[in-house]
Amino acid sequence: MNRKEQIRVTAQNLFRERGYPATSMRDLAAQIGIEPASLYSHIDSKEAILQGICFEIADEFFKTIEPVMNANIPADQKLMEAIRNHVKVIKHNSDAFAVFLNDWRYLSEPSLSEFKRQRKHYEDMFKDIIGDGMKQGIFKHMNVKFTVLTLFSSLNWIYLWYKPSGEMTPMEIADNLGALILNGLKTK
Amino acid sequence: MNRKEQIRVTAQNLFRERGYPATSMRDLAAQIGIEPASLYSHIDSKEAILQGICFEIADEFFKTIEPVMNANIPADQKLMEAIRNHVKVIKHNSDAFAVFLNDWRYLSEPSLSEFKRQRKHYEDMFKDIIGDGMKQGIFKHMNVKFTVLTLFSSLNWIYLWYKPSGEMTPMEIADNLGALILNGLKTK
DNA sequence: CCTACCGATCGGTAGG
DNA sequence: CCTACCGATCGGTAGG
Repeated sequence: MNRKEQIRVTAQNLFRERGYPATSMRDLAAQIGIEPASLYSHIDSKEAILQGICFEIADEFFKTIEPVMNANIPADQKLMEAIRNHVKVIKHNSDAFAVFLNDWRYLSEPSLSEFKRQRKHYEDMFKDIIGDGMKQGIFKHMNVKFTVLTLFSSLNWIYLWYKPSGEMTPMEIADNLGALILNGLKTK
Repeated sequence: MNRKEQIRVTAQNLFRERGYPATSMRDLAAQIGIEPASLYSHIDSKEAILQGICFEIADEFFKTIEPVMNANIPADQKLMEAIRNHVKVIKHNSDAFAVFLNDWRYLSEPSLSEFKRQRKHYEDMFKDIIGDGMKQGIFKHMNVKFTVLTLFSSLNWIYLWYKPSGEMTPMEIADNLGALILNGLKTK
């Protein structure tokens, strides 16, 4: 891992713990063990680090959902696959994902608008799956936007739940979550 | 509304929009229309405002869940009632709730530990309802902690969804959310 | 990668 | 509630 990567990884961790605005470049430099001014040999600005984190996670999500969208399978299976892939991305990048989720709003224009555009695009793919499932009679007729937001809210808190040492593996988490959303908590 | 209340309400709004660390006392004073130094005639410190917000929302949650816990009704109805009351608190305090949810980590000790203790207590009541429902055969046997976290994650994103002008009333939101969690998305 | 430093901004106080 | 101000800290640059 070269210095630039080390700055990125260390920043992900600090931003996650303290939040972007509450993390100073001096904190970051101290954690790495260099002088604050030395950071700027490797990066352009504090915000450039944030941009790198946010857009890399966005890329990861797009890469993993593409094959699922192209697969020719029923909506419920498609949704399960999309959930599994989403959880996998969170699992493999939990610090970066926390920053992506909580600190994207500190991006400035034009990055901010581009970020929102990409996020909407990703959400729209989930809307398509769920909307298709409703048309096909596989899913109940509910407000699609509401259903997708509820799904994402469940998915996006997993970074808080998931610990490498935890009781459930990422696949168990995804399967449990999918089962809960698809079949509900009640028996019968 | 006296000046102290005005400071509180304005701070809730700014903290929600920008986050606690990214909101300055100068921002707050400017929004109100007084000099920054004048704030300190009414409040002790920036953090005292945050404490007021976080603990008041915690109180609201406790007040509304108490009668539900004491009610003698089946677990699924109890859960629906708890969800309805939770959504009601969010709806009536959406700015303050956003701060409660996102900025509690900026509390310093001993407030921080006290806050975590109270939050755990509230979550434990939901665990009790769900655990009881499983024992009674009303709910499927799943990991209780996981189920409660998924439920809260769905509940806590409603402040982003809910707009006074929106398509769904708070009660419709609560009913839809409860139905989704209890019965699932799939038909049959 | 460091030393030295910049102007801007921070939360908060003294005194009226 | 204001004027005037404090020491600390911020992101970042010049120059080597």
